[in-house]
Amino acid sequence: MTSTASYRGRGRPRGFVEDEALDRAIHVFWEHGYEGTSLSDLTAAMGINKPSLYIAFGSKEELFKRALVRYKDTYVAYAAGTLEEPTAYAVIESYLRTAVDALTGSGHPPGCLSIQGGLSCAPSNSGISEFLAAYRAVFEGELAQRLARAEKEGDLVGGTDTAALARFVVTLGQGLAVHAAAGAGREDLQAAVEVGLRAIAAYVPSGTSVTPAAANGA
Amino acid sequence: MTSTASYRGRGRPRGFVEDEALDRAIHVFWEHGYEGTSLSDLTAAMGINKPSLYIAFGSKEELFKRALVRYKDTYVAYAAGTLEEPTAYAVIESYLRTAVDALTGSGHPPGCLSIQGGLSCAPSNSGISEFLAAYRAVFEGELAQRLARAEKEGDLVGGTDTAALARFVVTLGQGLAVHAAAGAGREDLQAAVEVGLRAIAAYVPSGTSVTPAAANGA
DNA sequence: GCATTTCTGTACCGAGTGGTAGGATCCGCC
DNA sequence: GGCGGATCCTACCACTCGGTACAGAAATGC
Repeated sequence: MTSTASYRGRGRPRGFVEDEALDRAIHVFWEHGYEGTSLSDLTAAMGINKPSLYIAFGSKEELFKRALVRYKDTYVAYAAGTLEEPTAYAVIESYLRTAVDALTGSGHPPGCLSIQGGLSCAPSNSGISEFLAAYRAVFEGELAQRLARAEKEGDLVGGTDTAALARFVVTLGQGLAVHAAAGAGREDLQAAVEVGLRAIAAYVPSGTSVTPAAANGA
Repeated sequence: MTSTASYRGRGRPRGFVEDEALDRAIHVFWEHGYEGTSLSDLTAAMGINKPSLYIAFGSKEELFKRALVRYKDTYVAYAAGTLEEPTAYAVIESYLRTAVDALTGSGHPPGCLSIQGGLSCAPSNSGISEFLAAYRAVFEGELAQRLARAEKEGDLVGGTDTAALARFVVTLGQGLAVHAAAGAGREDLQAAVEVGLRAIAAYVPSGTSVTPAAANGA
């Protein structure tokens, strides 16, 4: 229905692949933010012209929202995966470590679109910052739920404020994103994560396995 | 020299107080970011018109930079003060707690100007985001120095990676700012800080006093 | 072939951007 | 009072913004 596939209709076919153009848009928004990106920047990067953009995506704002959705499904897919880890500690550790890799990975701008996109905007664009804030809140909620389950399952000490723990983790993650956007390297961020994980260890019942060394694997 | 005081010169006197106008500018930039703020927004908030603004501050960009300097000297003066605390733990605890208060205080927009101002900008405004990043790096450096001193003085366990510790603290602080900008309340942020302080405790030699109260019991 | 349908390209729209010119206005000094 | 000097206000500048009208181009269906 959303015609992401190559629909062979009756008229002249599109000269571009929608998801491909969307990926280009993601990169521009990611690097320069919503307000720092003009339609000219977008059309130049996407390789299409304004009427085509408008027909395909509706408006700059709708394009941004669709870009964010795709961003989530591609660049941030790892986050959902981390929730599947067996224990609370493993979830948090996995999330923070993969976040660092994602924030500083090559092939895309550093940092996180959901923050760089528009932490604060002009009044006329306030919908953007609200949309982004709501988006960020979703993962925090999912993580809080996951940690609440973990507390019931006994791999967090009883009585742990799981909401606070989740908030701490995403807060640290967002701080990492800010740092990454400013050019901090992977090692720098990993070092901060190691410190943060020390805090988590305090909420893990003694006896539960906490990955022993810092960054190395099993 | 900078004529911040009311200089009685030979010509017509100014119809506004410079620092007062600067404070208004700070608030607008703080809430909407550099690119989300137009000259019209500024003149309306500052109560002066464009030529006066231009004569007094040079340009939008110079106004922003002067606003950031004043912001640092007023709204973020607490940060420098926290470095005077006697121990590393006290420094970090004081910084994070006062940061939460500052980020969610009344009488000004939530969050932090140095982040909301322009985490990422259009290419033509890249100087702004770089300027902000450099500004943020200053405090991280000061904190790292302070913690290095603390390690020598023995109130951090020997061999502590003080740079990583400093980076963790400011990373958490920046995450708090992102959350605050999105509307998180004081209690929410404090809860995250409590978790973070657990990590710090791991770097404090046993016997050193760690403020007991806060969130945990003993 | 030809009508139909859809997309592409150019050229344009009103509104708003950051920034400025020039004159009116108000002041201290003489 | 008159002069020189600094500020304030109106109106405007070239430019870019997001968004669109319209005609030409390329495909399908008959």
